[in-house]
Amino acid sequence: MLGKHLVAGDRAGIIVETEAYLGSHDKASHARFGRTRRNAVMFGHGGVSYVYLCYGMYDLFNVVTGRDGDPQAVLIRALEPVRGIGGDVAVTRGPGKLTRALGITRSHSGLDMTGASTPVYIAPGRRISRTDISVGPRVGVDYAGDWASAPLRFWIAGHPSVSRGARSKAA
DNA sequence: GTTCCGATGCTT
DNA sequence: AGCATCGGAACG
Repeated sequence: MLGKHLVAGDRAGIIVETEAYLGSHDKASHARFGRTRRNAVMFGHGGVSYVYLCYGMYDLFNVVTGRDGDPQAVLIRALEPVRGIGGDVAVTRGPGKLTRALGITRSHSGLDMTGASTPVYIAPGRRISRTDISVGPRVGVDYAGDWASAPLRFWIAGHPSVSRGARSKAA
């Protein structure tokens, strides 16, 4: 998903940092306790948004990626500003900040990301070469035991919009 | 540069 | 009680 556009109405950014959450066996995933009211959309088909409230203050945006019944998702952690949010890279650096910048909230959970008919969706973008992608451990999942150090965070190497937490844990 | 802390509310 | 965060304060 790196390099693609995340579009919300007249605002858009290019995805420059992501994290993968692999399924019920992933001890860092919201799906680790099975299906609940909050994570229900993770158990549906891929290409659908999953937005939830984090730490009581921030709406975090994910795209479900698994098949029906396999709760995989990708968290979007940072964007490069493209349209409607000014040129300040700090505004979309971090998963809680980028949703604020684009006006994405929990009301945008469960939407189809694969077309352009929903208020929020993913659109094609720039092609990112494999050699331009860095990999490291996910941020903020120290509770997850062995899974805390799994190399499941991906970002465009050296990009100025990559989040702060990510930079300090580069692999 | 680093670490620590409070805000704030939903989930288990 | 814990949490897929953030900005600011304190410190080195």
